[in-house]
Order: sequence, then C-alpha cells, then structure tokens
Amino acid sequence: MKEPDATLSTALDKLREQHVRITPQRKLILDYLMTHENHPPVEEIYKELAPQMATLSLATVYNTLNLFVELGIVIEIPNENGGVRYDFFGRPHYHAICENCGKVTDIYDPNLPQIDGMLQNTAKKQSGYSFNACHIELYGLCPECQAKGVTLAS
Amino acid sequence: MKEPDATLSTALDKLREQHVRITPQRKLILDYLMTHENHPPVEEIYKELAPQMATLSLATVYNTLNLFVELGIVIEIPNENGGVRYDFFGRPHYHAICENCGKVTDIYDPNLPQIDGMLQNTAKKQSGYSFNACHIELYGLCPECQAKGVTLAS
DNA sequence: CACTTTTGTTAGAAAGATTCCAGAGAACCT
DNA sequence: AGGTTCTCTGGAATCTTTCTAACAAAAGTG
Repeated sequence: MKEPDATLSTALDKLREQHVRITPQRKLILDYLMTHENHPPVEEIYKELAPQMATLSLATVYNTLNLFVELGIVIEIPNENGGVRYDFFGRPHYHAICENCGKVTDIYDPNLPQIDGMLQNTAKKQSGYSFNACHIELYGLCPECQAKGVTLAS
Repeated sequence: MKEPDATLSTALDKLREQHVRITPQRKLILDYLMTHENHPPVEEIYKELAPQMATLSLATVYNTLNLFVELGIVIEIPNENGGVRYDFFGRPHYHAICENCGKVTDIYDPNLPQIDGMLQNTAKKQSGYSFNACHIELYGLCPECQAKGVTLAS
C-alpha cells in the first residue's frame, strides 16, 4: 500500500481542485521540488530539468513557481543575496538558515501549530488581519560553519 | 526626558561600536528608516532621499542597506514580487503581510521572546545550528482588503 | 598639525534576474 | 474527436543589483 508518489498525486489533486491544468512542465517541476531537499533557486531548477525536457523555457520555470507560490503548494525563502529559494511545503515546518554558507534546513516542530496559533491570535488582535500562512526563519550558523570557526560580524 | 531622536543616537552608537563610519548618507538613510513605518523598498528610499541630498547615489543606498542588514540594525522583508523591503529593527517584532495589497504591519508581542526561545530550542536540537536572529511573517489579508471583499486564490 | 592610510561615495557601465509578448501547441470538457 | 481555453516557448525588453575607477573624506600617527 505504499505509493511512492502518494504525495505527488495529492499535490496534483490540489492543482485540479483549483482548476489549474496539469501540464508535463508543471508535473516535472513539482516532482523535482518534492524529491529534493536542497531548497533550490530558480536557476538551479532550470539547469537540472533542462536536460530532461529539452524545450523547457526559463520563463516557464518562473511562471510555474509563481503559480505554485500563489496556490500555497510551495513557499519562497529569502536568500542571502536577495535571491529566492523554493521549498515544497507539504508538511508545516520552519527554517534554519546559515548566514555564512546560505544552507537552509527544515525544522519539524510538534509545537508549531500551537505557536502558530499564538502568533496569529496576538497579531489578529493588534492588526485586524485574517491569516492563512505563517513563515518562520531562524538565522545563525550551521554545524559545519561553526566547526570551521566562522563567527559573525554583528 | 523625552529625546525625540533617542533611538537615532542609540543606533548611531551601535554603528560606532562596530567601527563603522558615520557619514551623512548613512545618517540620512537610517533616519528615514526610523521615521517611516512603510517598510520601503530600495527604489522608494532613493526617490524620497534624492531631493534632500542631490548627489546621493543609488549604489550608496544599496551599499548602505546591505551594511545595515549585516549589522542587524535593519532587516529585510520579502516582497510579493520577489523584491525586498527594509525595516528598522529597533524593537523585536514580527510582521503581518497582506497578500492582496502588500502592506506590512509590525506586531509587537509580549510573548515573542518566549516563542523565540522555544523555536530556537527545538531547532538547535534538531539541526545543531546556533542562532542569533528570528524572522516571523504571517500572511493574510489586512482589514481594508477584507472590507473590500477580497478573497484569496488558495 | 601635516602625513599616511583607510574607508566611503559617485556615476556610469556591466552583469544578472525577471517579465513580457505573440504565435504555436497542448489540456480539458462534452 | 472537436473546440475552447489555457499554457508554453524563445527572444527581447525591462528592471534590479553589483562592479569599477577615481575622487573625497575621515581616522590614526607622531
């Protein structure tokens, strides 16, 4: 009963629900994001996938990623150089980001729903917003960069 | 005992501590960020300040903002269009961001230090990172856009 | 104080990233 | 299958950010 791509088909269902057409390009990009934990920037996604689909256009990668972000399937993570990395958001999590090497590590925290609730509660009272998503990033040094003896300016 | 620019001089002290020279340009940009709650993008800062300092260069705005981010005086907030907005970070807070109009509202939460501690604790155990900063963004709709009857795609 | 060294600024050019566009092609519904 | 509508492509256009070299200003030295 173990479908290897159970989550992929779930994600595709989500696309169908939103009346978004499922094209080979979208499937390919989604699959790439789901099977890679490296939080790639646009350029990397394009370079990896271009060999598999010779005609894939860079514009399509941009368009598709923007679409996925709008649909909430994928989220953007700010990059040290002002760039953006992409992250398949199948299960809620937050991010540890290394300020030296730029690595992004996912953190799965059982308390996240509760924390999320607290934040939204306070924020709603103070601002009157209604919320539907929460992004958290912790900045610091990864174990490798710590071992190298890197220290931060501030 | 209410210095109107108490926080400005505090921030300038922070620059001095880091042996960063205080130039008119840096002072101008810092002052602008502190006295505006609009979380401006680079372009807006430049447009606003150019009349006040005719020779101000766009490159200097970029350089200065990057410097402030490195020093932790200012933080970057991801923008809906992949751009970046800048936010003077005098007191810890997080952000409510409207997915329709892009407005950013600061949330000051008394529980933030505690929440921050919980997040860092879990993240440290799971990843081995050491942390020194935490960014939280909540995405949703601001009261004005709610009143307009805007609803979100997802 | 002069002198030396370091650091910051400018303006324009260059590099890089992202979006636009029109026509060709593909997905979905019945 | 047919037709409608949406999507993709590839190159150009645009926008954003960084680089460079020359100059200016400030800090440190004795």
